Amino acid sequence: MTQHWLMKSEPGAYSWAELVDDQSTHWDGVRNYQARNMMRDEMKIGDMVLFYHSNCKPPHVAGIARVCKESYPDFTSWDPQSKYFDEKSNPDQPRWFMVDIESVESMQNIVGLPEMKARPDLEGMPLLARGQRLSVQKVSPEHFETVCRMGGIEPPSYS
DNA sequence: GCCAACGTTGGC
DNA sequence: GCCAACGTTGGC
Repeated sequence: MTQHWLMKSEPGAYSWAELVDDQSTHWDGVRNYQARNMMRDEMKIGDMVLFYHSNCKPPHVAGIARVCKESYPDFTSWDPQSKYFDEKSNPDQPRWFMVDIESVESMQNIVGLPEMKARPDLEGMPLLARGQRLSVQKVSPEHFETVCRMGGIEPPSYS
């Protein structure tokens, strides 16, 4: 059973273009317990991800990605050089976890937040809820497919 | 740059 | 365990 997610990144921090270039990346730097728990406990290889650019004009979904490695400790959390350093995390008792994702397909056209807000069939999508700040969110299969079609691509078929 | 919403921290 | 203060997120 394929699950669907939305993951946020600021383009200046790590962009969709960079993921396409890198092909895959480890999703480091999440320092929120709810988001961590979803990555650590629920995200499985093959799960599909809407890659969302936040803090830009307009905020938008830029492409779809796939989970290609299940949770493991976020090693940046015990690297004093890292901006994500957390003194309460260490290799013996890691506090933060991450997954790896790989790029799958770029949207033909980006799907802007205003467009999504205007769609009655996206009602209830967590991203559109007031005050929603979680950088990792669940997305229903229907909402995932709708966003794909809005972006001009066919939703991937699953076996 | 503003500010609303939310999470975390820490005093009590 | 409450809650005020503070920091961060992220749309606008």
